[in-house]
Amino acid sequence: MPQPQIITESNARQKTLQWLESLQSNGYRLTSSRRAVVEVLATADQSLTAADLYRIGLERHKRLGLVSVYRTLEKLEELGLVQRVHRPDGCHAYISALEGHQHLLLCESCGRVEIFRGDNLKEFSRRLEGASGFEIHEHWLQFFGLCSQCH
Amino acid sequence: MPQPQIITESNARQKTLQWLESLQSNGYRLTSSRRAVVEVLATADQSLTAADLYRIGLERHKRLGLVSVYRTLEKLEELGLVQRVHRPDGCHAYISALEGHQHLLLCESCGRVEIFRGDNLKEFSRRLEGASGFEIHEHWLQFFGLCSQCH
DNA sequence: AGAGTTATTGAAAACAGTTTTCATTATACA
DNA sequence: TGTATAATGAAAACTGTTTTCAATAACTCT
Repeated sequence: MPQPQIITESNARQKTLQWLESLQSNGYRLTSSRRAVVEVLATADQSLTAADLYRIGLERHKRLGLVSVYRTLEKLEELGLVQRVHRPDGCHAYISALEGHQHLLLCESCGRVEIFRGDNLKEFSRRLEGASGFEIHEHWLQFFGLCSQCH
Repeated sequence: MPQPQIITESNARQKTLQWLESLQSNGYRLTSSRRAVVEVLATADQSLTAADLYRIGLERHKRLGLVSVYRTLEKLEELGLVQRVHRPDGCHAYISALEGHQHLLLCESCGRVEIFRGDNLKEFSRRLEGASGFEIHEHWLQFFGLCSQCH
């Protein structure tokens, strides 16, 4: 088992631009609502719910509607830029999908998310396939606890 | 990384009785509604939603109400007998919580669940705590795919 | 730049899943 | 068996999400 390696957000502004470009190059128009949602989520280091995004997004675009938040999230998810996070309470939150892979460390108190590498589940997954007869497509590895600022 | 080891359900009827006893010894009354929910969920090898349990439970107790399903699940969860499962689609399903530990293998098609042991995440978790500054409380390891009957 | 096309928007309504309310019923205990 | 009260189910209320639809704003073509 290799050493865990925390992945830090390098440049949030760059990510914002990438997402907007990606929306545009896929035929979607760039609107104030989409900009607001993208800017908030791409620069967040916490998982955010649709309601969170609406509340925060209103500060950037005061006519933002909750419906547009949902519709923007739908597109970002479809483009693979955003992924859903299932918190222990079961509620839907979103984070940027840096990696195809979902190895997450979530703060139970503030929702802060760290993404990391460093397990070795590929091999284990193959063995599990043999033992179970399943054809395994994906896995989730998520850790929950309190971040340094919350405890 | 040790060999994965599938945990099979040994005796579903025994589990049913244990759950009913546990409810009773915690001051809850044994009613037809609770019996129906417990019997269905304790003998299931799939994750079931509240609506599933209501539909199937009606066959055992034709006056069952959906509300009682929710209330029974609440109690079973509180007693640690049942745990929620988060499917990729985000919807809430329930399975019996054999282990304190949630190492699951879920079929994306039929919802069948296998529980297994055999990772070695304790050590990894400790290293991750050091690298991240988090105080880690729990982890989820879930694999998704198609079971042998579905592919 | 201006006009036209049409994707996108937000308000309201609809919808699905879950919880609360409350009068009635059924369980456990004396 | 009778009694106190926990538990029930129908209906209403609520929350989160999606759909509908007329108005608006973004891109395209000239």
